[in-house]
Amino acid sequence: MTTIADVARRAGVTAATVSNVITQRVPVSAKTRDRVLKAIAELDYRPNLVARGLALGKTLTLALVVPTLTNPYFAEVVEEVARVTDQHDYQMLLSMTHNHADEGRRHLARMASRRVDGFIVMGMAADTSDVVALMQQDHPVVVCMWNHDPRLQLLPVVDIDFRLAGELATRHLLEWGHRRIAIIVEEPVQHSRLQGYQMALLEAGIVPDPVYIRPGDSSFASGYQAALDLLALPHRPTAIFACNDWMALGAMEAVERHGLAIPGDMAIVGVDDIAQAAYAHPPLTTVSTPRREVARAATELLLRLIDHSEQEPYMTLVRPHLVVRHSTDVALRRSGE
Amino acid sequence: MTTIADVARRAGVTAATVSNVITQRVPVSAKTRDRVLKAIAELDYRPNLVARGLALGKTLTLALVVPTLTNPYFAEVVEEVARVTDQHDYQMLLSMTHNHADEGRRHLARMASRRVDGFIVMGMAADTSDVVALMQQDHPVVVCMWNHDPRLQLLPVVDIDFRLAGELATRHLLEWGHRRIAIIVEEPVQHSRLQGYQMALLEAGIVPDPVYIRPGDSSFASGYQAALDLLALPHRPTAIFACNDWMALGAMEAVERHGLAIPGDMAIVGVDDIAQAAYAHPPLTTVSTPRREVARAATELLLRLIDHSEQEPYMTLVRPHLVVRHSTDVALRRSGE
DNA sequence: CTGAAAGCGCTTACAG
DNA sequence: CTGAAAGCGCTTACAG
Repeated sequence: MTTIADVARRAGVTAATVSNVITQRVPVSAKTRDRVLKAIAELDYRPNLVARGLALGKTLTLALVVPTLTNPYFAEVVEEVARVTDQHDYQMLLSMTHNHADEGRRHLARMASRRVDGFIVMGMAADTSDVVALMQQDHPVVVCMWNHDPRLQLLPVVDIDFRLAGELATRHLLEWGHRRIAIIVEEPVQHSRLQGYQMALLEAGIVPDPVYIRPGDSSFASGYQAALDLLALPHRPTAIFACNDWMALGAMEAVERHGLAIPGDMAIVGVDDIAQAAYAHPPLTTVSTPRREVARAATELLLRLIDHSEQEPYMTLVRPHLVVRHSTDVALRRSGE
Repeated sequence: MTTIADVARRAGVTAATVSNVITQRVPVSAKTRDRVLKAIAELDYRPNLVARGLALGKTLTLALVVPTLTNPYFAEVVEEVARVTDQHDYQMLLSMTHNHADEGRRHLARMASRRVDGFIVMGMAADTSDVVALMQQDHPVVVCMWNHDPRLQLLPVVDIDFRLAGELATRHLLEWGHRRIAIIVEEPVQHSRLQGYQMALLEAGIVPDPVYIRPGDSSFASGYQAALDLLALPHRPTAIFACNDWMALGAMEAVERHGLAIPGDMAIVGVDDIAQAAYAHPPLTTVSTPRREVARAATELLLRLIDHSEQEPYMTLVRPHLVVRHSTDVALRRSGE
């Protein structure tokens, strides 16, 4: 690898001058600048960013920590973070924790050792206390799509208003006349959606029935299974609110295999509006969560924190909106059942 | 940030000794080792990996370059690379090029400047010549899931035998009696699958008809559209081989909306065996491509290249296998049409 | 076993 | 405008 010293030698100057030409921090005479640029080109010199990082105390690298990429939701978010990161000439160190606290701690520590300039931690990929500790060691951190946690007040968070998402979905079903509305929810990450669901029901004078609250893990398979369980109930619900689209699609599959019609016998709503929702069978009504916007906002905030080292805590909530399609747009077939 | 000098001072030794304790490269007396470890713990010292990287000339970082994460195929591959990377105490710098050659070149250059220890380039995310150039500058590189390209002989490649995938899918349809078999294919990345398709047809004495060869871009939507075009043909095919599952699922949707039965009126085969394939409507017959195995093989090969700096070119082909489900398992309903 | 010195490849005041 | 020197935080021979 050719170094700045090689370039200096060839251009007949000193390394400091080469550095000045490259960084443009200090004026250099046109003549020597040309000589230096020529030498750089001839030697195909590429500055060693590791050395620069050590000298400058910054690495132009962000750490992004997510639970998994298997969930397309995070895949999209990572894409967007990478896009913004790239625009700002930063690079992205990515790691997945699979929601395992130990992994999260280990990854955060290692990335801190690598002296990344800042962290974005998504979807509760690590323990809140570990993230707070990171911030207390003066690392810029932005937390994105987290759960409500009192300790979060200490650090900047960018999130989607998921409680509103739960309300929008549930109110929509209530408007179509449903009273027995089930929910499939992954705790604790989707707790706000559950809260929204409960609030909307209470608003309508309905006391949430625990038997209609089913656990999932956000996968297609878990939605499928939860729906099967709901269908086996003596007094089965007439509508299902699945807290993400994958579970909603899984639930649809289960309902159809059971020989029931959607939405005639069972209305279904999801959350996210993933690409497949529009092509589902029938097209899925869902609450769209503007994930790219959230990712962008989080990244830009982090970049600002790094540059200006502002210290105030933030809370940015992006509003979701309902996308009505055909999985809900028919009134109950047998309203008396 | 506390440095090795702080630790040394506190332990009453020199930085070299602290380093020796940490790296265990040189024996240190138990007594001073304990003092050093105590100081490390008290100061919560974390070695600066940037400085170590500069001193050692290695960064314990791999670069992974993929086209996109939107395709769950790559999402899974990235997960697996990250897993293996992590196991070996490496980290992963990720970038996406969206199959844009300029982006690829730019990202590779930047990552080289960052002195990553090696590169995995996936799915033709960059121009072959740029990757070859990288290797010629002595960067360890492994190429994964590439297209056949004569220049590839220069570098190690790990791939799935996609031509075999095309043959398996097509032969399967031929066995069920289909003669008018269409293909939806993204060129040039899926060219081998097309070759396999053509070979299987010729083997069966059928001359591939260009009108049955339709372009796609690997997305659900493109499969949907291509199937629509095929259905509009005066002499429409009785089977569709979609070169990935997403296009197959899109094609299924189009066929069903058209009012035709699967597989009675139209058999459909995909490639990949993504999670959704088994839950499709009907469950999708597909050629499973062991993507995690490929990702793991590529990462481990790269790690070996970094350690031993072997120079021989490699070619590793992983065999795919057919997964028969219900989207093909009925003979033609109207064999005379 | 431990310390003093030099080096990794940059950048940054400070002189001149 | 340019050079000499010191420093970023480590590691690695080499002495002792």
